[in-house]
Amino acid sequence: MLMRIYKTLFDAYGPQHWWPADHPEEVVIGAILTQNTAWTNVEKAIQELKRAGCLGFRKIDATSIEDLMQWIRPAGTYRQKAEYLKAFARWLITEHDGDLQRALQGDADTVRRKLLALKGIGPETADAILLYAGNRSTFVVDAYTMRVLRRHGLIESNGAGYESVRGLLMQALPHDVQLFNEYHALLVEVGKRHCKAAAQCEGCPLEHLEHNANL
DNA sequence: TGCCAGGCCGGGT
DNA sequence: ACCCGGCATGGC
Repeated sequence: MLMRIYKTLFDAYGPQHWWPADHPEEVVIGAILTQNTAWTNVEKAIQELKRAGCLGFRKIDATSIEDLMQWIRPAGTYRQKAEYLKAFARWLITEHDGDLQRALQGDADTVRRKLLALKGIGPETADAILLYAGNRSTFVVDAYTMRVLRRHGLIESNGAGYESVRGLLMQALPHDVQLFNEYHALLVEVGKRHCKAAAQCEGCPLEHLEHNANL
């Protein structure tokens, strides 16, 4: 069923070309900035960082947190996010000599736990970093994933925590970076278009599959 | 005009 | 192990 959903979405929307960033470090920055925030606001913040020449962790480490806060302000919760960016930069430099690719190599679970230990990096952000910055095969679960899977009866309406849903997906699907890349992006796309309110179900590529619009 | 967006933290049950 | 309030901007 999960593979069927994937094929249906891919046939409908095609490749999504995620993550929208020019550089792996920009992926991490975007992943932190987009927490509970519309991507359009993140784009403004990233433009500000670029304009300030601060779109990288060496620069973020070297700049003042006050300046950083002002640049990323459009992304919302800017005091916390500035602190998170600073923490990531410090960790990357002290533990991995500023080399992001090297930081994301090695045993995947070990790297994941190290990311989760950082302030501001929760499960979704950690998986987004692993998958989209590190090309590691992990599934990124987000609010849209939950809604779509609930709506199609693949998870319970409650009691479906992040780790259990991720486990379900990773146990049912082949561990392929490209598959996980597209799948998450496609779920976000169909979620935005069709999974906010029940009325949006009309015209959804998954409409003919079994589902409950009132979830 | 209020509600929400590609969550996470800290403190409380 | 869950549950909840707080964080904060810009768009509809």
